[in-house]
Amino acid sequence: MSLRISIATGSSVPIYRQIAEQIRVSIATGRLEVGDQLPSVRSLAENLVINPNTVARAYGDLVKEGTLESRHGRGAFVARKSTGLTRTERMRRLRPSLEAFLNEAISLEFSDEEIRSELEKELKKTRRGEEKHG
Amino acid sequence: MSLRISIATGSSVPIYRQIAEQIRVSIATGRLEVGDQLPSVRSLAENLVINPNTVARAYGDLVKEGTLESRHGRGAFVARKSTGLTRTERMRRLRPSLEAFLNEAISLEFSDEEIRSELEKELKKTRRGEEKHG
Amino acid sequence: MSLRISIATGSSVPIYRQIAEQIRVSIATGRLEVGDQLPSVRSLAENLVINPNTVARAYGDLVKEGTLESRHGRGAFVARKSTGLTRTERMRRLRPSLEAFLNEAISLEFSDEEIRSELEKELKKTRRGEEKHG
Amino acid sequence: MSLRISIATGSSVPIYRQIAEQIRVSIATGRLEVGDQLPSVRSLAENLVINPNTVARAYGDLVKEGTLESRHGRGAFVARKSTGLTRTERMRRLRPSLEAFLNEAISLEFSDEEIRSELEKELKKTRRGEEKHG
DNA sequence: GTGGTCTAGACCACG
DNA sequence: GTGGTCTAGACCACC
Repeated sequence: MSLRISIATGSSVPIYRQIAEQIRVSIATGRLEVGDQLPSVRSLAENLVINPNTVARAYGDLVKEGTLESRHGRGAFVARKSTGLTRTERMRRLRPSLEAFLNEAISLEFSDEEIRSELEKELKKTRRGEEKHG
Repeated sequence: MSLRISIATGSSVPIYRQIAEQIRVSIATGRLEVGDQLPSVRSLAENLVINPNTVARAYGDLVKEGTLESRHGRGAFVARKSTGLTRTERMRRLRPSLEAFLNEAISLEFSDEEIRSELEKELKKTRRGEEKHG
Repeated sequence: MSLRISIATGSSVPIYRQIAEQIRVSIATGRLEVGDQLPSVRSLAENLVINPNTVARAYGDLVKEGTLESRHGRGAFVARKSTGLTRTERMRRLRPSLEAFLNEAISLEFSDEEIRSELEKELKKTRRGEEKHG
Repeated sequence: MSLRISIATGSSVPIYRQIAEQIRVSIATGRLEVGDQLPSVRSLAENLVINPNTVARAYGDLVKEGTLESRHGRGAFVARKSTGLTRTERMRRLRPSLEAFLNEAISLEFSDEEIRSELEKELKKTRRGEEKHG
């Protein structure tokens, strides 16, 4: 099984967004490939012990943005890797989390050098997951 | 004036938290020092063109966590200098926003090089406002 | 009042999409301008005699795509005109409705010249709405 | 072979309707003539790599509306030539898909000129397949 | 079996 | 008052 989703019930970020984001990352890092089938709405909902509507919402959002393709009666599939957004738009979407991260780092009194080094460590850790798919 | 607060109305993070966070940053970076008085709830609310309740909520949270001290009838004052956390604790607190940032960047298909470069740009922009207290 | 939304309950296109699309068109044609406030979720739901969740879904989609900006506790506002999509992506999204239209026209035995003329008529009618805002 | 059907698996319009619509178009444009036999449900399903039930549903709908005639044990045949609708009725039927197309185009910020040019391109592409029966 | 939509109603957070 | 999320359950369409 190449998709493993975990939800943090305590988090302030809504469950459906957690799911969508983890699927997006799985695709961007290659753990999920174009054409791969996703677990059915109901089965994933059962696994995560949440309401099917919540999973459906996540899938629906990904379908709307073109990341997934849903074939009625058959299931949901990875449609493509690319986002279809302009560079400006991608930037605009990245900004909030970048600012949040930097604000947090600075208020925690991390130096520029420490921030860079933490970023590199996390980057290496994240990219490492791209190699093992299958 | 040593306090400069800006609010992003479009952001998903609530205004009262943006204010509280920026006050924390100002203290952590030395722009605000122990004993400094903060603007009154009403004047700050007027400046930012927001509801006084919102400012009051931010101040209240900071008082509750011990960052500010409220002297009845006189105003709010900076109570302590820094977070005083162990390095591992500071790391633990930083992790979530770093991961959120990286996940967002990767799912938006930014390359490692782009991520570094955006971080540097934002870092420069953020640090620029802190030159007053060395 | 510069926003008038009508829903076709018999249509196969879901209500929340009808609402979102009408708002998008209102913005693209200038009937709604950047900064304009939209009716509250609850009031619009009451007017249309549908469930508030359905309106919320439409607004939420528009917020996610960056068309609207929602200020918590204050309401929803028009955020911008531009879509932020690449030309390729805009093309990709246009194709289905163009193909559907042409298939329909051809199966109804309209000639090329008739198709062009009908398009021009409808185009004129639609663009005419752009002049009266306010 | 005078019937060529292609299905768009990603489309929101169900496969059985895509098939039915394309058969209608083939008849309206003369590619299929009264009395022509259609491929068997099984063979068409095999060609398109879909469920035979789906093809059966499409044929069934066309039989019900009188476009096809099903001769038990022998197959399905084209039953009549054209729609036989008045001009206003044909117009009335065309309107919805034209409006949907224009709304989509406008909300995607295509200019009038772009809309015309895309229509021409698609028109040329669509008509190209019809040369066999002049 | 699959996904898609809608309702009703609850609860939370923000201002 | 505002919007945001989630649940429960219903109904539909497709395959």
